Amino acid sequence: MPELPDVEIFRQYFEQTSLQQEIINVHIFSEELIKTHNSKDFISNLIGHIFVATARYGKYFFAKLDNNKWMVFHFGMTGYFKYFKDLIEDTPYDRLRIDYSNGYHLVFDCKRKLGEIRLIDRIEDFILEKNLGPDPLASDFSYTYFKKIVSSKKGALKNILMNQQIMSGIGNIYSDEILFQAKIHPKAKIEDISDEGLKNIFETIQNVLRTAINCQAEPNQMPKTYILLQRHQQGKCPCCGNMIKKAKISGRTAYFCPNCQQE
DNA sequence: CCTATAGCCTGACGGC
DNA sequence: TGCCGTCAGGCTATAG
Repeated sequence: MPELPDVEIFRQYFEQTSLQQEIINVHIFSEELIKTHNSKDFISNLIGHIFVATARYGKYFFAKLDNNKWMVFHFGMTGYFKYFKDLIEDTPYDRLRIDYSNGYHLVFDCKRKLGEIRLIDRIEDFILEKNLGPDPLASDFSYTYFKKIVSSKKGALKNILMNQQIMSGIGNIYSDEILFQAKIHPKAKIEDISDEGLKNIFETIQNVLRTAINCQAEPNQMPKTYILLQRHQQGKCPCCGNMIKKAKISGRTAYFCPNCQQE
């Protein structure tokens, strides 16, 4: 599920719930998601400490501790946070639970276990290690920059958009939305796109991601002109009313309107 | 460099 | 109802 807009909403949620409270206990339910070498080390870096700040880069969320460590969350396909007071019982997909001194709990729920959690010292090093491309909502992500990183590339535009080493944060859903809003066929190749087209794509990327964040990344709050809600069998194009089609592109399902997004 | 595929893990859904 | 295949908004490793 979580792409850049979703992770940004998770960040805001964490920011509103989990800062400035002492961590009194940590429960690890799924050890395999904790990618920090030593889980004793992991826990001792948390207990007795507080979270003091948050950050996001692409689909990664970072929470800073008062010992200068950063806790990194990756949400995979099914990860999310839940913050609550009354702990009746742990539910089956709780992977990590943090207990705060105010009696509340923060749980990292991740059904399919494709998420990851770790502790790091510096975000910049982490980004370098993962070789992540720029975050398209970062303040220094200009059209000139975008054109530079993309002009040497070849192949399906959808793959370029989803490649985290080229740009960080866009996944299957939002790449489809960007292509739909820019009226480009999902199989279009980047080398066939004009300068004007690239400018349009650049602007559409930012526009779609910002709009999604403004809508709390909630599909039913998105503009009626978005194709996002039509990702199903009977889906109809919000623009022309034609039936939406599906296509496989490098193993992922792309939804598009064959009329508005001509090949 | 680019594409396609399988695999990780687990549930939801549709067809028979 | 039960079983089976397919699919799912993540990423990585591998082969061509």
